[in-house]
Amino acid sequence: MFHGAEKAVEVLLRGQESANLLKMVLEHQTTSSVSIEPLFDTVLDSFSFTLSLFTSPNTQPHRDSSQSKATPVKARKSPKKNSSEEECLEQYIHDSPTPICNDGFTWRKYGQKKIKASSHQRCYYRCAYSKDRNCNATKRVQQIQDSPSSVYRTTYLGKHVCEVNAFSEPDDDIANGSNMIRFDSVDQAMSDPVMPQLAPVEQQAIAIEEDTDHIVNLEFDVNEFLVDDDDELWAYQLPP
DNA sequence: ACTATTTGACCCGC
DNA sequence: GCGGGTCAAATAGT
Repeated sequence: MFHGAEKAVEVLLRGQESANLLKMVLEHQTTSSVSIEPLFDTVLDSFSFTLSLFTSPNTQPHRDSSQSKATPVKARKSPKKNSSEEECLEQYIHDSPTPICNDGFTWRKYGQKKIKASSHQRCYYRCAYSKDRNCNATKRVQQIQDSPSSVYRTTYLGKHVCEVNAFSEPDDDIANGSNMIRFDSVDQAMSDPVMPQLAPVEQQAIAIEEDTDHIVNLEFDVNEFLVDDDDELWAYQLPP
């Protein structure tokens, strides 16, 4: 493979994931409070970046700076949490008929637990770079529904501080010894080995939780971990 | 041999 | 004491 192909694949996978999420958001517009523009941007960025590899290496990814970025929608938290906790703890919930395999981050499983209120186990992942880059982002994946169609709930906790380097040059990763974890090795235990394709719309059921009373509307809070705050643009953006 | 995953133990808040 | 989250030794995979 040519130089950068692996990165391009990752970006394309991310774009594909965004397209899937965009479809879901569009399908459930009535229950989603998330702007779709950032999702479009994400998809377009993936194309732009990949094309740039074949054309000019200086081509910048699509990004209309005049556009306002979507304000991240934070998931509801327990009212018992104080404000300082609310500021530092970010939580995003996403339901999908298949576990999210390519959310652009590298995860390492560190636990699995049987949840009392559910017949399915909950899997715990933390950022693979948690030690190297002091990234405290974690996610939990749990099947919350299996009939009539399966629904997996992915809850993202914490903020990635490793994003800028997530798609860094392979040499960089070698240099800091953090490239030992393959991207696709983490989620295989939870999902099909093949890339998730666009799921049938009828399978994309909106899960109304029986065991979580604080989640009223399903909010596709995908923008935050796809297009983060202003200082955390796409991970493939070159560092200054 | 090395790394990722598994899984029971442990910790902690309620 | 219970339930959920994390740790870490054992195990599996390469």
